[in-house]
Amino acid sequence: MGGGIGLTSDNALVPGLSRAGVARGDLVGIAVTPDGATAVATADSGWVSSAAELALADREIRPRWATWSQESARHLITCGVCLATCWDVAAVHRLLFGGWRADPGWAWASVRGLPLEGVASAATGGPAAGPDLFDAALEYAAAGSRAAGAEGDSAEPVAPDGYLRPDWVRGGWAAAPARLLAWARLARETALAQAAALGAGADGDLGAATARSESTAELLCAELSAEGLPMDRGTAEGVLAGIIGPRPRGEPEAIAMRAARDSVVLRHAPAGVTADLRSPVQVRSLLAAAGVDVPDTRAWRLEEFRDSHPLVAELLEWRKAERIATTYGYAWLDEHLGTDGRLRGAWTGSDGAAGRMTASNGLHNMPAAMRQAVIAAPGHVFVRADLGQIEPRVLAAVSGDRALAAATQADDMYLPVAAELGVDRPTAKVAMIAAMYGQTTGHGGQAGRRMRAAYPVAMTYLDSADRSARAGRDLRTYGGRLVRMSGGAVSAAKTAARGRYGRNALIQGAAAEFFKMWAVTVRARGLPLAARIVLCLHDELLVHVPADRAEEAAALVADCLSETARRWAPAAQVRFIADATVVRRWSDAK
DNA sequence: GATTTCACGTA
DNA sequence: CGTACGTGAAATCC
Repeated sequence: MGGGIGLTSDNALVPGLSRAGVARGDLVGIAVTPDGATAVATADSGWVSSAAELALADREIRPRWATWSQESARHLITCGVCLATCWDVAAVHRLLFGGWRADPGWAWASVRGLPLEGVASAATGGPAAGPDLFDAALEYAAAGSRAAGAEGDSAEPVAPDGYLRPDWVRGGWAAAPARLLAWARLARETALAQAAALGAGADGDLGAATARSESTAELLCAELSAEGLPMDRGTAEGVLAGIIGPRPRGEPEAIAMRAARDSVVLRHAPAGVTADLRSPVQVRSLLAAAGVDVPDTRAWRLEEFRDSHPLVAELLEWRKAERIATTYGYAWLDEHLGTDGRLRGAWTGSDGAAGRMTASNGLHNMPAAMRQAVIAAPGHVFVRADLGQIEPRVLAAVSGDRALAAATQADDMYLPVAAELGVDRPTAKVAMIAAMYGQTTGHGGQAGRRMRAAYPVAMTYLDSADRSARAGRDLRTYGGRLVRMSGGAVSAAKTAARGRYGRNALIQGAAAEFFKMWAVTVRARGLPLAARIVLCLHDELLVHVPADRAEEAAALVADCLSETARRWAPAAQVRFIADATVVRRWSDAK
């Protein structure tokens, strides 16, 4: 580090990077302000540049941009710039160290091996740090050099004790060009330290490959958040009308319609008995008065009483409608469906536990009925592709079980498994799932014992995860994600739950890593087709593409799966499959 | 007012 | 046939 530092904003970035000897894939740190001012740091030089120039350098050279978090991509997208790849310090931090906190001060201290008690508390206490951080940055920018001058020795981001200075982490990095550049340089330095911590970090190493795909998944998440899911408002309102009635014209009418829906259920109540259907306690009393005695009122428990009293059936129907009305009703459409026909929510690249992607505003748990309103824009179609039997296939790969890998050659791998176990297909499937996720009832029976004999390597892998988790030992997924299990002794009842959590985390987590590698491959290869991923659903991709490129895009999704399988598990002879269909509306698939 | 519980949608 | 998540309303805590 060190050396000549240029601060001229008119320095052309592409020639600059070329002079610095930066080649494709080399790590270049960047820091981006909300308005798109971008500092760029190579090993021995740095500039402040614009988003547009960064886009040009991305196309011409394509370094791997080291960023602190998804926030950089969000700022660049508002300037119309999408980067090809990155190294996301927050994403790689979560991979390396687990947990959920990943702000710069925390990630820096973690990779430097500093005691974490010494890290200043996050500016706002979590991932919601976004908006407040922007505000802080803007305040600093407005204050100009006053901030740097008044704080004297805080001109450097790293304090003498080795931690990042809290004023920098809180937004001081955006106060002046020199600070922005130092922040970019530090992003690069942190990324390099993370790469070293991953081990060799050489190409071909799965840990590094996972770090890269988890990083680029953050770019995808920023794009998903900004671009949204195509949804036809008229169709969506039609679906709602069929379930909860037309849009009420005012609050009195809304209350009346609600009361009307309630009365359909309550007219089956015994004479003189009433209840607030939204209160589980009152519903339980109501059911008791009708002769239905249940410990709680969950749907699966009420299901067996559906025919014993008309009240139960009506209540279950009411619950469905009430769910739509409260969570996915007209208010939901008004709030999250833009005038451009896009449904938007915030996307995160990895949740706290196994590293799945998450989305807010109901994008991940939209009722199936609403899928018919997810309609491609004029002249466009969707390629909907979902991974088939992804979890048992992942188990075969991560455990290295040759016998199970052989079964994955079949389109339906439960058929050879069933033949091997000498049971029917449904029994084989239950035995497999019970093995992967642990069972609470019985001990698996004959099929379970035969699983153990037929696939000992896979079963040993799962047993080992279970044992470690119960003992409170941390786990690592196949791709290297740390799953934290530490935290004191727990009751015997909770021990079994931890075992199930552990084996599930290793399967679900590895599947999530595989899925993200597939998704970012589709994102990259789909660019020439103008194919855009608009939804990720754990094992399913929805790709929005011009209609005349549909078949190419469908073939590309399949090609990307083969490519991902080769990179992700080159030695395991495991076959991964995906079903891809071209549709105009989401509900038309499968 | 903030946190927990119940319930239910998705995979 | 288990796990995960996000959401909203009621219940409960402080």
